[in-house]
Amino acid sequence: MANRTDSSQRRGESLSRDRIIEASIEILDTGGEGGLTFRALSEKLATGPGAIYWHVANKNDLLVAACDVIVARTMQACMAKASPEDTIRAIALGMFDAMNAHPWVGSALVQASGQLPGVRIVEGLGQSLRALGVPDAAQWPTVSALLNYILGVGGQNAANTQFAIARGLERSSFLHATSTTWSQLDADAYPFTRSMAAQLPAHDDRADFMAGIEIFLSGVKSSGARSH
Amino acid sequence: MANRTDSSQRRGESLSRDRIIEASIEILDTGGEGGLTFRALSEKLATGPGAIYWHVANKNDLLVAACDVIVARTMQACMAKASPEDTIRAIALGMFDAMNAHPWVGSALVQASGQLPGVRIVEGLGQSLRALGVPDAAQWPTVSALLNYILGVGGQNAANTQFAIARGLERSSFLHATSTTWSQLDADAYPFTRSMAAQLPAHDDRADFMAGIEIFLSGVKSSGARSH
DNA sequence: ATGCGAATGGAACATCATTCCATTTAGCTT
DNA sequence: AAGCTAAATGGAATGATGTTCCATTCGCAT
Repeated sequence: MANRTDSSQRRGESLSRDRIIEASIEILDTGGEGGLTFRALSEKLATGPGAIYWHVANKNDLLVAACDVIVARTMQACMAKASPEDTIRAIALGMFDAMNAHPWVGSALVQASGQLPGVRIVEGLGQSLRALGVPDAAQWPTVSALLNYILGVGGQNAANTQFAIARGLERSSFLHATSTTWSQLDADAYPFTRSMAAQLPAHDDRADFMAGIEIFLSGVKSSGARSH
Repeated sequence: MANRTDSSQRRGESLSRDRIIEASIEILDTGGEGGLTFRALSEKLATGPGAIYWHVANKNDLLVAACDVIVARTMQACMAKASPEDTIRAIALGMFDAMNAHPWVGSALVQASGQLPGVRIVEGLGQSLRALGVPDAAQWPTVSALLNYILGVGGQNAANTQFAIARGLERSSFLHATSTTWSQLDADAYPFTRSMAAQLPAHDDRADFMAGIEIFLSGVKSSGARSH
């Protein structure tokens, strides 16, 4: 099931793990998380569901593999910027954009964080933090916090996108509906949320995300990293 | 379907939204996320699946409601500590412990962040940040970042717990297995992850989480919050 | 008493991941 | 070149799920 590198494929246009993953990504991108079914996949590949199971252990395995393709592609484009700080910014921004373009990646990553796709991100962040001069003892907690923040935002965006799709709403109408709900909350119990309602529809997710990264970097620098 | 406050319940031990939610929480706590099915629920309540749908719109509605019970209970215990900073710490720690005790809460919260359970957390964090002196324009991005971090960690923990349960592993064996996998990664491509493998089984999730909160608070203070 | 709507619960439906297995295919052996 | 073997295929069957449907039951107002 692993080494398909040696002998060429059997049939003229036979199945292969890569072809299956590629088709899965297309289905996930167009039909969302719920669109990926073994029936839809087997139809796209002109085969039966059983044949797919020869190359792929189960649906989760397939999701992780598809996710890894996106993550690997993203990380490759983000490594080795001008400074370690810029590399972290590039990784964060790259992952944000990737999870925005492929909303299913967010939830897939959360479910498979200890596995290869998550490790790729950990490695990229960890090397940069090390280069930033974060002390050894603080490296893991810091990487963990950064990763969790990135995955949290990604998961959130994915959930919002899926929620909007499920109700047939555009992103703007979804935000507008949430804003209206918030503005009707009890004034005594929810003063803060109410006051945020107005600016909700106009806010920029990407800018907010990067603001969080900057708070983080600022916190890392002010709590003991020696400059390099 | 909403106001059950007025007339008393019809039958001696009739169904009610609250009884359904209470039973759901028990099932979720003992059987995990996948344990909650309308069949298991109807068996526990000695009724049929159809009766439940009279009180509850669908499974997602049920999950959000169960989640809200936990979040409301947690937030009530965390508000109004000595200082705004301590309140934020209490909320973060309270939510971490709640999501640890009820791993399903993490994923439920991610799926329903704009709804009531998420709003409760936003409100608690927002009021505290306001009291901390965070400028108006920075309040929303900061709350959003904090919430996303908390939800990210929670979702992560939930996924790890479920992953371990699915394979019948204890938490320690799960960490040990991940540690072994990481230590066998390619030395050139993954130097950081490899070097973290050894300390993975012994690390303290809760301490790491709080370290992230401290980085955050440190970042918030060093980027423009005036002391109060 | 009696009628009516709220509430019930069991059966039925559609869909899904997954398993099973008879059949086909390609590469290797002789 | 012929035959054998294991890899690969694909369609049918399985079991479980969320959800809908509807005949029936219950309690309150009349």
